[in-house]
Amino acid sequence: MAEAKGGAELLFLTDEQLRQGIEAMFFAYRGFTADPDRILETMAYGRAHHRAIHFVARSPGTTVNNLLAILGVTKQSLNRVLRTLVEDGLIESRVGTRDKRERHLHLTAEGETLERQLSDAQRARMRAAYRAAGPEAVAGFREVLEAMMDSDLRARYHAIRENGS
Amino acid sequence: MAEAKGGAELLFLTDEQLRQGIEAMFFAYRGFTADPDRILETMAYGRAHHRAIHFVARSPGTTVNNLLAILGVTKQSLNRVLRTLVEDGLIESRVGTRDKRERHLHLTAEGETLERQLSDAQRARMRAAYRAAGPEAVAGFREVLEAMMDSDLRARYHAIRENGS
DNA sequence: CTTGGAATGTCAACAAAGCTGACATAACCT
DNA sequence: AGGTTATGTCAGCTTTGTTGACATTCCAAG
Repeated sequence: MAEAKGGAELLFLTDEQLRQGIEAMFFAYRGFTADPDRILETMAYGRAHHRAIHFVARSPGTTVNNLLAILGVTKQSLNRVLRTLVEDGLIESRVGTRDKRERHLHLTAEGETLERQLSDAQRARMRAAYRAAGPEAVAGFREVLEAMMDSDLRARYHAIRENGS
Repeated sequence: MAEAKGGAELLFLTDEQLRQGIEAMFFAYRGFTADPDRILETMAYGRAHHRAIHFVARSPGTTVNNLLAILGVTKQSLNRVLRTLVEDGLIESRVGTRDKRERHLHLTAEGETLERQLSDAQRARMRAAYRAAGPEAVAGFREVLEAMMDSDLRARYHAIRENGS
């Protein structure tokens, strides 16, 4: 199968196949965010808060600047979200010891509770999809997603993975 | 390998693996929308217009109600987008012949030009990702995405596919 | 030790795109 | 004739993004 690739791919990559991939991505992303969204709308939070909580949970002690780069929003936009989370006692913002300009972000106990709730819901859907599709499909899924990322985000994605072991 | 599944999956589906899938989905979706977004921001349009244009292109003559169900937004929200597209001459809204309450949506020539531009950009990224990952990975990608959808959206996804043949 | 630039926070104003609620119109169906 | 459906529209609100301007803090280079 090593180089049956060329021919097989030319047949495979019709515009129709690509369109179906695009639509699958669109509909799947809706499912992907549906469960956390349902939980969040009962509180005063939205998807932006979820993203902040997720990546703070994932890389405890991360700086605001790092979070900005990961989320790809302006500091003003992130700050608004972060401020409410700090005020509500879900995230703690600690002044850096080495560089006191930096703020290092951590979840509080309460923040971890919400994080677990959101992430349990999202992982449950992901787990169900993985189970339904099987291990080989999952490997392919991951490969395609990674190839779809912009290279700077792919680097961040890998950096986070190394953190979380 | 038929039923090595059970054991392999239990090992596979750690929270860490699932988290990586979640993050991959997040970063990949950013890439997925990046190219059309870049094109759209030079005009007075956004991602919402892109979605409308895409699904009208995909199912010419579709009704407003059908589009509402696919996009999952309120009619007020869709109407704002659709109105600008009709005013700007990208979409034509034809009164139904059988049922005159319905409006059937079609792209104009100008609309098709923009659609092609957007969809070329998005397909190029999808094509590159597919090529990089290979045919088997693509099959897995599609399986996992489909399993991740809500069932009503999965049905719509299939309905569209039958249309486009 | 001073100063430039980096990291952060904050104010104000604005835009895109979602939402709810209310209401109008036309057309279809029973 | 009356109820339902499909669509459009007005008004107002929310979330989440944007720019621009400016203040503070503080590391690091000169």
